[in-house]
Formats: sequence, C-alpha cells, structure tokens
Amino acid sequence: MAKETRTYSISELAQEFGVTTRTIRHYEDMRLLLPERQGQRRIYSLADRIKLKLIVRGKRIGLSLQESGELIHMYEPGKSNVNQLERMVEYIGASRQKLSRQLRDISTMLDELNRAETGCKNELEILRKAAKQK
Amino acid sequence: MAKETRTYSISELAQEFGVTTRTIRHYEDMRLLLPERQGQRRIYSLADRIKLKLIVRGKRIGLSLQESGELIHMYEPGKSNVNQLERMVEYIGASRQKLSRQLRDISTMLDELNRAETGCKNELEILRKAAKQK
DNA sequence: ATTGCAGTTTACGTTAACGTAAGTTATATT
DNA sequence: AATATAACTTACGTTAACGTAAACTGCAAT
Repeated sequence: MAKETRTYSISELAQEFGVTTRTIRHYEDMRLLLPERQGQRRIYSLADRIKLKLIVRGKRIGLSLQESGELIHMYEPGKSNVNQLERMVEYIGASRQKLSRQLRDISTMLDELNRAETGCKNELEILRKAAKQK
Repeated sequence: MAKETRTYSISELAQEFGVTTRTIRHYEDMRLLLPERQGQRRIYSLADRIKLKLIVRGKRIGLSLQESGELIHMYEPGKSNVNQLERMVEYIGASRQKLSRQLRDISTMLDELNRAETGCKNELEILRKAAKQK
C-alpha cells in the first residue's frame, strides 16, 4: 500500500478554506483540532483537513464551534461500547431534527424571496413603461 | 371592513417566540422593530409580529441581526424608485445564493449523519449479538 | 553574517447578542 | 391607600469567535 502521507502546513489550510491561521489555531485551542508537531510547527493530516472542512461548513449553516466539535468527536469515538453508541445515535437524531428544521426555514425564506423578487420586477416593468410614455 | 387591530404586548410576543423581553427590546435598539407607544409601553402590531418571526427564523439558520434587518427592510421599501428596486433585486439574488449554499451544506450533513447512524446501529447489532452468546 | 520568511506563543482588544441588576413608572386589584 | 404586576430606562457584565500586536524561533537564500 502506498502511504497516504500528504500533510499540510497551517497556511496551506488557511488559504484553502479562506480563514486566517489565527482562526485555525483558535480551533485547536477549542480542542477541535490536534495536529502533529515537528518541533514547534504544526503538521496537519488529511484527517485534520476533513475536520476543518466540517467546521467551516458548520459555520456556514450557523453551528457554533461547540456543536461542530461534538459532531467531529462523533466521527472518531474510538471507544465503541454500547452506551457510547446509544448516546451517539441519540445525538445524531437530535442533530437531524435541528437540520431538518433549518431546511424548512430556508425553503420558506427562499419562497418569500422569490415572491419578493417577482413583486419587484413587476413594479420595475410598470415604472419603465411609464417612463417610456414621456 | 373589520379593523384588523390585534396588538400585542412585549411579553406576549416574548412568550410566543420563546425569547426574553430584553431580546425584543434589543432588536428595537438595533432598529429591527419600531413599535408604537402608549405612553411608555410598547404596542406591537401584526406587522411587528411578522418581523419578529422573520428575525427568529433568521437566527435559527444562522443569520446575523444585521442580515435579518436588511431582509426586513426590503419588505417595506416604501420608496419604490427604479434604483432602489434594482438594488433590491440584486440583494435578493445574493441572499438566494447564500441560502442555496446552506441548503446544499445541510443536505450534505444530513447524508453524513445518516451514514454515521447506520454505522452505529450496525455496530450495536454486532455488540448485542456477541453479548447474547455469553 | 544577515535578511527574510513562515511559524510560534502570549496576551490584550473587539464585536455581536444578549444577560442581569438596580431603580422608576403606570395600571390594576385588593 | 397600599400592594402587586408588568413595563420601562440605564448601565455594566458576559460569552463566543476571533483580531491584532509584540516579541521569539528556525531555516533558507543572498
């Protein structure tokens, strides 16, 4: 097997995801990331990159770092005892409910935006026709 | 026509939307709401209620008060000159893009949650079967 | 040898979105 | 008339999520 050993520097990731290095370090302070070290320097793995991606996506849909953190930790439980797994399933259910709610909210908003846009465009039509009849 | 003059007190609205009165007053400080007054007391109209609903929904999907404010102000432009309307259409387009993005993000997350859940449940199955074979 | 990056730590600053507390006022009820 | 209740204003406090600045380190190229 070829070793999948692609790694990233902090600024590479910052660049790719459009955040600052400070932000990435902050996520580490919040225990969302725990990159390896080469001396002082942080070395990010593919797994770290994926976690960061989750965080950034989470932010876009309004998740707090805490919430993203919980989701991330779910993906690497390590300890798979029954109790732990059951709590995970519960948490997943709750998350899904919240997200479904968001889906509905967003759809509603999109609908309203569409109606608003149609209204605007109609008004524009009228105003422009009126202007032609100088 | 029967006058649609239903009004609301601040605590009625707070109750209905599950926020504190302080929060509602804060939205006023941020110029998102401008209720009538009866002496000192704030009197909220149906229109105010709808605005509050928009804000609360906006919060759920991660909009800032600023953004919700902009959306709200769009729904009551009052001044319908061509320039204004064109800017509105632009803003609507941008909002729609952002929301569409969120829709995709959320769908992706839901997919991942589903897969994670299936994984969990499978593991649970296995663990429980193993337990039975005591 | 020095200049210049890229990265690091430490620490204080900032903004948004309220929370919380203190003291005041108005209306309604006993 | 006294008390309760709901609302009000003013103002300082808090939390999350970074920004920003200062001072240090290690390696690379001139």
